[in-house]
Amino acid sequence: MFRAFRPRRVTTMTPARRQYWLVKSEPTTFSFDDLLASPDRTTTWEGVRNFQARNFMRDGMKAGDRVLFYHSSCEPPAVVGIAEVGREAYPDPTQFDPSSDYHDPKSRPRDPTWVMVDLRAVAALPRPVDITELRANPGLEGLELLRRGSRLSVHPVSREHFDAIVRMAK
DNA sequence: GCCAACGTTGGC
DNA sequence: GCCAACGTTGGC
Repeated sequence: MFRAFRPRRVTTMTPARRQYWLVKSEPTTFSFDDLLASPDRTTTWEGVRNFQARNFMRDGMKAGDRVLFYHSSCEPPAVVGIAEVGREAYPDPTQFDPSSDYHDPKSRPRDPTWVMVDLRAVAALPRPVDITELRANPGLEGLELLRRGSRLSVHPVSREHFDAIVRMAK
């Protein structure tokens, strides 16, 4: 059965206004392949429980923003794909679910502490760019991911750094 | 408000 | 498995 063609782009935002981000995920928990295999190649980005990361999602992430998808706690850690922000920040229901690993008993439904966004796969990189390569590129100086001791699982990336990483994958 | 203890992240 | 670097918690 045929379906009418629907444009895949979620926004008409021009590239000039777009912001860029990086999110980390442990591939054993949720990989970029998992994202590609998800319905409409989209997932909810639930489970962020760090205030700085939450603030970036809540205040910064806009539909159509581009997101580098990074695999952490694996060998080798690497940027593996590009996603985009679909739905902007809304309450993360897992904070109210006592059976969830992400349950937060202190959060009140009338004033939720934690939010999530929807992320949609744009494309896998032609090849992963691992962290040793990233560290070896002087053009990436200042990238939050590479800062000593950095653990932020959601953070902004400059357009220059984003483009440089995409170029490295070619 | 301070800060020590603790738990977690995540590269190595 | 190690441990540095964080963020959070809770006693005071």
